[in-house]
Amino acid sequence: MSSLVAEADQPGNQAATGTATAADTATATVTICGFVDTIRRHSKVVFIVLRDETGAVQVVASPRPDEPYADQLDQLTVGSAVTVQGELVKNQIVKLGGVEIQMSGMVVDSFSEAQWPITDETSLDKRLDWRFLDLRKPENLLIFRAQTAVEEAFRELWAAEGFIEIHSPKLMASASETGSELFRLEYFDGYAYLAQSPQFYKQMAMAAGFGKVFEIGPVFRANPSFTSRHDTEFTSVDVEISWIDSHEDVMRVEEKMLQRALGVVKERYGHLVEEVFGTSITVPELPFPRVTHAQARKIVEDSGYRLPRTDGDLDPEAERRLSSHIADETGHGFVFVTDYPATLRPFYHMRHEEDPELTRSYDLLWNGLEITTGAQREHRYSVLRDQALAHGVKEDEVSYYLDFFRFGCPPHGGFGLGLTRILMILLARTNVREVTYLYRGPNRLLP
RNA sequence: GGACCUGUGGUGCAGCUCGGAGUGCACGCCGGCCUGUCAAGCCGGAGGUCGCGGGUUCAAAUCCCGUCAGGUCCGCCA
Repeated sequence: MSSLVAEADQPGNQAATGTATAADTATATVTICGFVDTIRRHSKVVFIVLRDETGAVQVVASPRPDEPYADQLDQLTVGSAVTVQGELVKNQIVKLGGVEIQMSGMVVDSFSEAQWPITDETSLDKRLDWRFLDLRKPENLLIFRAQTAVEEAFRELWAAEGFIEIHSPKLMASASETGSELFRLEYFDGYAYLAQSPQFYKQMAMAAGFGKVFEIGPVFRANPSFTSRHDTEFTSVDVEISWIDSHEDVMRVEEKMLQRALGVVKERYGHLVEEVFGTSITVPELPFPRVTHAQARKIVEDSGYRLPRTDGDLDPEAERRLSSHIADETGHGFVFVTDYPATLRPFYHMRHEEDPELTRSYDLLWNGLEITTGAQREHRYSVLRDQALAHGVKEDEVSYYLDFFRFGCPPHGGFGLGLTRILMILLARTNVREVTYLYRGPNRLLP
């Protein structure tokens, strides 16, 4: 059985090639499976467009009641899952790939209800209620093809550079960072918490001598954040590497990963992304621009924007202005903002030797959106312990973590990257919900 | 958590200021016509507790109060 389908609206697809070539010289009997995309009924001929994940093809049928498939055809509805047999013939009149299948038999594997609850015009929230129907649209498939390519590119690079993949637990006894955004759940006679980050466990891998690790996995944030770029569960791309000199080494790994991933997506789907989402993918040059947090503040203030926050950090508007400025100056969509004040960072970020008020840390902005936080970590036990206590962290809750640094630990650092935020910018979508397979937010646990 | 916005047939909207019979548009659905469409076309039809509750009024989708649901931005963050 073949799922070969001609492809007119997805020019990057290769499935059509073999089919059309075979039809050049002779017709071929084929069996294809797919969803009914459209039905156009005329008095003497019926056109059906079938679609599967490889593309779409037109099927021609006769509405005559003596056809073996007459009853099935009569009841056929858009969305139904069908298996069709017929002759594949080349026909230049057909706009969909120049080929069609002249139906000789059909089995409706599963009928669809005729009236769908969503259309192309339906609001995102309602489409998310019927995510499995929404995902049948080719443009949504493209999102997940792009996601697959991004992860594949990352993994290729990691494999080539000797990274170890880890799968850290998502059930934890206590907070890894602030504790304020943790989901608590019953755990036998007590409570457990869902991991908001693999932070401590990937650092443990450094103490374990793994050298370089990565993890692509879920993280949970109990923030009631009602924005287009937040969710309560999302996929985080985490990296941690040993024997670094500074956070600069971490940034070099990350920019290389992103350059590679964007290159792969552009090569594989660039034309399709441009056609479907109207955005062209720019493969960024190395190195990415870097500005310190203090420089970033000055740039934003010089643009005439008064920072609204009292703690001195950049608010979203400031981040957009900074990105815009960097893009104007350098043509680059990415910018590393480095050397954040210690007051804005978690206790485990290493501070500068010469200026302990500043950390060896960075955020990465892409088109004005924060997609990463990274840093060199404090690996010296007594310094780390002092910084934890100064931050008001309860020692008994992090003692297991502090233990990692009591028996020798290399200088190390890493970052966490929001996978859906990358896809959102990459594909010029306005909402992480669109690029998340099944979005989870304060108001959504279904489907 | 704060500010603002939106709830009207299956879907997307208009109607709301200035109250007057559930009025209208597009898509979808059902039926009919039509040898080739490809955003098919033409004709007909069904489908509604105007989110919910209360108030004002002779009369409320429309004005007022409350409530519920959702969205956008901010805060928080990736």
